[in-house]
Amino acid sequence: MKRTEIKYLLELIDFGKDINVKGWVRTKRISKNVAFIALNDGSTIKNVQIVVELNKETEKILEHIYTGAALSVDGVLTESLGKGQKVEIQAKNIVVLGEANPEEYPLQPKKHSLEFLREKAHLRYRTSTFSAIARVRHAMIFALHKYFNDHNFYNIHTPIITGSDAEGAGEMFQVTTLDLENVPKTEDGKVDYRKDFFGKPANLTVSGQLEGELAALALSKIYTFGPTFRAENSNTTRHLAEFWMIEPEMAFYDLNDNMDLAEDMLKYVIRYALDNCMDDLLFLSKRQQEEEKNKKAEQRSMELIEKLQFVLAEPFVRLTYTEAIRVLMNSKPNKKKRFQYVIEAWGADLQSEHERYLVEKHFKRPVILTDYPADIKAFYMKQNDDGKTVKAMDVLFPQIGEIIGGSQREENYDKLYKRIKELNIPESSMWWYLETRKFGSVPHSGFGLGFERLILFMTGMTNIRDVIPFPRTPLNLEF
RNA sequence: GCCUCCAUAGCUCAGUUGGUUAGAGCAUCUGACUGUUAAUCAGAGGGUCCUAGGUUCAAGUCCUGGUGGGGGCGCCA
Repeated sequence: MKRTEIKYLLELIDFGKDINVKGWVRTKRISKNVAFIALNDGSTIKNVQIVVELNKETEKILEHIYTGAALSVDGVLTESLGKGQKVEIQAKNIVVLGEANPEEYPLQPKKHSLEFLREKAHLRYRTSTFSAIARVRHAMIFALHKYFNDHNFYNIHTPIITGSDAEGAGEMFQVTTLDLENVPKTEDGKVDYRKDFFGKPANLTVSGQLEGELAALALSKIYTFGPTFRAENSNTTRHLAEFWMIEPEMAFYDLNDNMDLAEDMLKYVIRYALDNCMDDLLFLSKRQQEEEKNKKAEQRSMELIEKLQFVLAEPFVRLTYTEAIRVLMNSKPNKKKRFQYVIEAWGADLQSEHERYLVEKHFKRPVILTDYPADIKAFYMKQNDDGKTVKAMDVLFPQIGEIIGGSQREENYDKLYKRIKELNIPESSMWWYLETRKFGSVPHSGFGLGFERLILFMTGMTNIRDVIPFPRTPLNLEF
């Protein structure tokens, strides 16, 4: 018999029909005459209830069925006699596909801590929380591709291994086939990279932006969606050494067009989740409220669905760095020196406490900050006429902080060249990038969206290690 | 990289000022129960108190190192 996935099975109404269902046992309950098995196959957060009449034969099979076991069940679709579900399966034949010894299987029908599950990352998708996150994550991947496809963007695969060591976004992981026990040296004692695989040093990419710009200056609108690697020793709940980034890049877009796109894209994918993932979002909402029930009222998060709808309802606040500094300098925590870093003058880099104040306390909605001082931003950002600021934009979300960083790019060859020289970036690694400003250069813009940070926001999770299947962080490479 | 907190049964945790045989709920096992919803009820088994030293008549409890983990900050997405 062909298997029916639980997601579809629960919608069926043709009672009396023979059906096959396969999945993993969540709980087993045995009474005097009948046993109930809650079976989940991951197609939905919901379980299907398998009803087993007790007799000598079924009692023998039930001895092998515990939480975590994999079953194939043939039975009859029936209207449920019990409360809590509309349909259930009256089992005719149960095959145990894979047992799960209860003395060894670590997951129990109870709440586990996220820390414990992180150490059982190979099994954690069998929990409701992690399967819900996985489904929401998938929906967000799909929605992002759909959004860009529907808006005439082309997806570009930018390289994962790069010869450029100056992408300007952070520390890089080196890629080499040299024998580290016996590194070939040049006459003056340095590593002889001519003997390495590429004949020169190679790294894992920290951003596909520079290559994305090349494509945008031919295809008009492109986006990348790929893995990104940062070798920074960051130990926080919002950083990974390997994460996924979406980087659209658009010719003929100025900073305002860029902001419009970022806001529209974020609202589209949030709406997509509300339209397509409600079961999972409701579960995640309950989970979050359960988690926070011991917190004081003012420290609790807004309910998840309400929070997502709230972001859709209002336009994001847009203000310049200069205006933000004014707001912060006039703010209570700054005047009373409650900030760890008190803002004293224009030019200060904003810390996460300042970003959170603007988003969570002052404006109480997402904020796009623009026109930052050139000194605290990357070399490729378009310089403003004031000679001090650049056309940068950061989208700040409550709890997450910076979810998007982007800018209008400097399209003027001389200005870009001067900036590269000022920052001592080797011209030899940038010649191809500079050539785009030499031939048919046009104003263009783009941004990077940290995908896992978006998933944090969508799921109400608080640690980025819980929204990616296999988190890579300093000193952590078990799975 | 900096600061801070934690480690007790398979899991979540309690364990008073250092003091006899280290406890609870869930899980497991046995039994009861008219169809249960993380079922319920009764009972049983289950411990290298992370690890190595130290202080003390006495250490789960105090001190030092190590290991593992959480949180905050910086860097950023």
